[in-house]
Amino acid sequence: MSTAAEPNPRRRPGRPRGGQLLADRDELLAAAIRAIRAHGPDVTMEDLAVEATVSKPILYRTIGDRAALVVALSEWMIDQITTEISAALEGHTEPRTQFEAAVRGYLAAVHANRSLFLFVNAGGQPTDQLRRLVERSAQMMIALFAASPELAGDPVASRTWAYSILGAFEIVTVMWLDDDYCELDTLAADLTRVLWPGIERLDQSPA
Amino acid sequence: MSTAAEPNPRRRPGRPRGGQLLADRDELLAAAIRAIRAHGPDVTMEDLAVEATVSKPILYRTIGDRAALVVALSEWMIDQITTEISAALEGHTEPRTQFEAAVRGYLAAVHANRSLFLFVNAGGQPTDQLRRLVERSAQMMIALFAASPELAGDPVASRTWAYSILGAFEIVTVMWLDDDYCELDTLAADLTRVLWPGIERLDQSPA
DNA sequence: AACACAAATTTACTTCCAGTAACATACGAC
DNA sequence: GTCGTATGTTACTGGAAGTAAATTTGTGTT
Repeated sequence: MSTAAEPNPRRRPGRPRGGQLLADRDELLAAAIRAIRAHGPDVTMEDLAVEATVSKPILYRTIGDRAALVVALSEWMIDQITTEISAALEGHTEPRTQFEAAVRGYLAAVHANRSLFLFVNAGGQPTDQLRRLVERSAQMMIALFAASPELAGDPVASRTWAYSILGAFEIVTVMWLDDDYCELDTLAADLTRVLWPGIERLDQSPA
Repeated sequence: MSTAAEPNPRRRPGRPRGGQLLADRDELLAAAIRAIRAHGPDVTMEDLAVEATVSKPILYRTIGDRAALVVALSEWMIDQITTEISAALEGHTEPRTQFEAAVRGYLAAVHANRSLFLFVNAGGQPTDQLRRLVERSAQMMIALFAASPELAGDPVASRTWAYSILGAFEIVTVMWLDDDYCELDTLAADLTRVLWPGIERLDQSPA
């Protein structure tokens, strides 16, 4: 199943010969992604280390603790989602249609990274860093779909908008991934029906 | 701080004298609520047992594991929220105003039960039972604010609506509780601006 | 009254996992 | 060579969830 190196030649301790690290940060993250795909969202740190054919302290020194890993993989997920959304937007110009296409892109990205999404959303309380991530993706969305003169000057309202939209997406997605209760397109259409009317007004009404 | 019984007379093992259980389910839940208020959302099961002046196996036998406790306390929270919403609705008749008042009620209830809310929302993956709870509160909301002929016949769309609204509420609330970034009334107004336009249409548009 | 079984409780354990301390090996500078 | 530093691994600590076994009391039976 895994594309990793040969089994495990049982490395001895000590610095490896040839001045070469045996796994840099990117390799560890890639291994983490593989391991999460294989073991599911409640993978242990040990599993991750094994998949990277590396010992736990290396993992901790290079990436940090579980929370840090979640942050790193969140970034990765956001990139995936962004890519997928960009692709989905191709050929759509009417705003509402664009929005719905973007939702489909989001859902596609998440569905293709099921376990990863659940891993990333497993933690309960948000750290400061995580909050920044949430803001990042939310700001992207809002900027993308409504260059709103209304919200531009109101950071507090912007946050609430961002959180609302992300929250709706997140919970819907968690539930959907849990039992696939409908088609992706149906879900996108319904989600759009809930959120678009509110977003649409951002361009218009002054209050 | 705690209203519990005297310190801890160090019970010996064995069935208590007088044919009386020393804590029934309701007492344990009440103690759990007290303990969560005191210790915060990441309270341990041990803490809960101590607060109830009872040992862990009793707790497990009477209430079940952590997930079961979350379910039980979710029910309790939903009751609190329902009560608060009912109170908040007094004197409002116009639908949008009603909705906003309800949001204020929700926020008030949650704010008054900060740790409890975070405890209940800490778990990542939803169990079957939890999903039923989510449906329960969502259906309440939808039924309350839009007796929609449109959604009545479409259970799939109803679920997505419910999840969206709950998700928006949940994440906004988590973030808000984390740093109180604005006034309750402001938050309620903004949340309403996001969600109301979509909900409003439930009464009207056929698609 | 004595005995046996059921009910209610605690102590003390097992298991699992995150995170870390201590130790081992190799490279580079002098 | 030798000393410090970079890079590893083994093996441990600590804490929390959940459970098995032991302990005491109530209740029914003969």
